[in-house]
Amino acid sequence: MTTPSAAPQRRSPAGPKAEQRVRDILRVGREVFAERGYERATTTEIAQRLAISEATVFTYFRGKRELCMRVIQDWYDEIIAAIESGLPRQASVREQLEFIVLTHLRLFLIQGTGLCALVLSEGRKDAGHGAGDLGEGFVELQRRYTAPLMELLARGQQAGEVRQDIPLRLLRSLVFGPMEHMLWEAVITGRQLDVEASARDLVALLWPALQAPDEELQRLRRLRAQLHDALSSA
Amino acid sequence: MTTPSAAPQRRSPAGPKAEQRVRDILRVGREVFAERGYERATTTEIAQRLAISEATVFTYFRGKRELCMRVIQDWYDEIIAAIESGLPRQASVREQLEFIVLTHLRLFLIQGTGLCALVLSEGRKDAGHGAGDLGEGFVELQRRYTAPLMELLARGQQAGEVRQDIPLRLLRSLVFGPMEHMLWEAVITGRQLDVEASARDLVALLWPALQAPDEELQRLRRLRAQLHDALSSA
Amino acid sequence: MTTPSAAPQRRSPAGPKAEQRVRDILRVGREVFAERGYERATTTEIAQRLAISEATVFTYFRGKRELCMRVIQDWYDEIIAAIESGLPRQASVREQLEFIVLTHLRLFLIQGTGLCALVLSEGRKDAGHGAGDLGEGFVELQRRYTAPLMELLARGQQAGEVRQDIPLRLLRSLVFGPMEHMLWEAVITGRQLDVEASARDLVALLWPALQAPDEELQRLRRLRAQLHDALSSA
Amino acid sequence: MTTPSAAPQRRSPAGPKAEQRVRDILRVGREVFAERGYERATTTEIAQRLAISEATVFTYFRGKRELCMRVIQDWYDEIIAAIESGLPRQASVREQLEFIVLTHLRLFLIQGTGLCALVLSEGRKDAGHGAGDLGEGFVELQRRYTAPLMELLARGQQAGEVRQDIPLRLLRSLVFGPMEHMLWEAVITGRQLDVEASARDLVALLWPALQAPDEELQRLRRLRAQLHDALSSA
DNA sequence: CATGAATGAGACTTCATTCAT
DNA sequence: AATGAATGAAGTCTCATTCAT
Repeated sequence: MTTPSAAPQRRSPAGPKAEQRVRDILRVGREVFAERGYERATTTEIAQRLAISEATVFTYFRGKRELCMRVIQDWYDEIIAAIESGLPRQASVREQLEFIVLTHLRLFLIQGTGLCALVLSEGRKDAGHGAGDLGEGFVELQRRYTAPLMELLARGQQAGEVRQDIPLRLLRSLVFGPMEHMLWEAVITGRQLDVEASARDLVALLWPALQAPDEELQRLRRLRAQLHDALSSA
Repeated sequence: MTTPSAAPQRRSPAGPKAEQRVRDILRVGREVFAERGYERATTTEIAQRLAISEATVFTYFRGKRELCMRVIQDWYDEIIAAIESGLPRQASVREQLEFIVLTHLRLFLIQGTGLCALVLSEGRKDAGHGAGDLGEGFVELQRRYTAPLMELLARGQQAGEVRQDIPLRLLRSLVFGPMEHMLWEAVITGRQLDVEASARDLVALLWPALQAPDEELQRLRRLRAQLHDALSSA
Repeated sequence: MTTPSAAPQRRSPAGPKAEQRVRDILRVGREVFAERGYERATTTEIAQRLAISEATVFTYFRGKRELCMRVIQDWYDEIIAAIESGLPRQASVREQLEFIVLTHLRLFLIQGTGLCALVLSEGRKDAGHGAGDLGEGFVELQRRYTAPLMELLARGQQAGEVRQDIPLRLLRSLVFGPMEHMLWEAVITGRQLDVEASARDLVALLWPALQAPDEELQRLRRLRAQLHDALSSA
Repeated sequence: MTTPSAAPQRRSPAGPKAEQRVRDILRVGREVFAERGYERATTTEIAQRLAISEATVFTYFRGKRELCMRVIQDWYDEIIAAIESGLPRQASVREQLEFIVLTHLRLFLIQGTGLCALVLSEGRKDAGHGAGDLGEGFVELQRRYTAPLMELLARGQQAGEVRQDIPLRLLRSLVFGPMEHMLWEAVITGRQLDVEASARDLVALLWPALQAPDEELQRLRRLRAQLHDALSSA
């Protein structure tokens, strides 16, 4: 979808054919960056896969870094669009949450694990080890990227379905964190992931944690714990 | 006829001064790899920071890759040791969980976020984009690294304190996932993280999810009733 | 999931100017490898002699080894072509032999002694001490290289002009061996070699050995030897 | 055997233990140089095989080059000694020739192919590609090395058993050339070589070539006729 | 516009050699 | 006498990037 029109690329030629070129390069660039990561991806390989000259890549993009930025932006845009357009806003909060989780897992797995890694590895200002300046407009992208979930959680809180005593930020980590961890695991171990089952399981697991703690339940659990301790020390 | 003969291998010195050198290089290597990631880290920089010749680095380590491996191993060893030695095995499952989470957050933040990224980015077989062969003995390290948590969760399951209807693997993602996500967030945004508060909050948030849902309440109520009866008849 | 994807390979350009470059590099590469041998030849020197950047060399050849391989191949091709095209197939076996010897000596001496050494030193599978893998397609080159002589000898055998009681392999050594030895000697001592005279002499020397041993001659020689012995002991 | 006492090595310590050290290093140095060639041989490997420090090698030899020189010298000395001491000076020229050829083949094959290559590749002044200055006293070594054969051929010429119309130098090439060619072939192809059979065959093949051609037959017949006459009138 | 061609800068790595102990 | 330790110098190779055509 439309990126919020960043600074106009001086290099980019205009015209319909040019736009197709840009799209091609972005498409293949995404592949290569996803497969190899920022450092190991080469402009050479991108050009070769398109059967164009290396120099042509530089006709449309100021450099490797810029291309990578655009690749990541495009990818973000797609995810954001997929979620924003598909979100069943009429359904229950839980169902919407499941949609979000499922969509993420799906998009990540289709071609995204590499890009996910790319973003995680390269996409930050200068802390950690990354492409450095690569992440200039990143905070904003991150914000928009997590916006649907944040809004959903906020709505849930207002409806009393989501606990209000925990900062949203932490709740977000609670949702995205395990998701990414599962993805990494899938990538590392090479095991296939049943996306739908995983999404269902994960939400089932998270749901109780997102809800207001039932006071009676808490008290009872404390009681049980005390008994346990008492027994073991008797 | 000429003997075939294997390739000769340069071995690292073994004296007492040598050990110090190895430690120094590992220390600085850790810094540099953490700051820059595998690809951007250079042996030149490591040597410069130690004010030694680049060749000296290669006297003690066979190559960049091996050095990086050792750096990661050392780091894993530290975390594993810190957790294994400090874990309050007498305390409740929940307290032990809190210890594990807290220790992880702390060690990661002290100097570890970069290393965490390093491991995540480079430490996998060949899937995703990584240093490839770098992660040969990595599966084992990962296993030992997550072992304390896994054992704790298993004990919790046996004691009835942790739900048994979810595979341990998923529970592990539920714990490590948000932790890592929080760390990434801290790194990306550059915001400081109150480690102890975060650990407490996170565990508070996770705890309900780790416990049996639904019928738990029923069982607890039965338990309370039985206690009531027992007490009144005692 | 991320595609496995093969390693990308830089390909050498293919334009008309590129071909000239390739020829230039091969020409100078031949010089340098011939002068210095494989190990002592440096890509730096090759580049410098051409007044081009070292990187340019690697634009056209994957590496030092490949360049060297190509140099040797080209040289072989030249020799093979020179012999195949110039061989006076109508002339007598002896004249053809002289042509082969002469052509070899000439080509070797023009610029070839170094290359001869290069091939002898580096061009073998892994036996002896050599560049090892350098000689992959070498056996074939060797075969083609010695083919004209082999065929000539075979024809000579059929025509009854060359003795048939000795394996061709040994006859080949008998021809090439002294030739190479003479060349080495010329190189080592630095003495000039009168190529044509040497070729003539050598063939004159070899020719009797290549022919069927005349029985009477043999018997007479034995007689003379016996006389000699008898005289000296009398 | 005793080298004609070259310039005294400043570095070499004296004493019986030192002499043993020198012998050890020369022994292992010979192995390594033979296996790897000059460039690929490393002082590291030589030291490692002896389980001594690399620095120790430099205590006894001024450098890699000098060590290599000494290795080659020693080897020459051995061959020269073997031939000079074993040569059956009473036997016929042909038998002596066979002894020389056989001894060469044998010594070369035992451990010498590598060294042979070393000498051929590295042992020349500066022509060809070699260790350059490595061959300072080489011409002399070469002379002594080929001396037995040269003398034998000269004696043969005087006795009328070896043709006199060809310079000795060329005859030498005729003997050593095929020998070395056969050895190379054996090394390259890895095929085993039946040393004794090869020596016999080769000499059988060479012998006619070493003898006078053409009119020889005439002379021999005259000789036979004269003998006939002499006998009948005696 | 596309590209063929070239390259500067820099990476990792090897090894003979030195020197204080 | 022996060596542990260190290193200068050099080599091969990679890649993003530029520029004339």
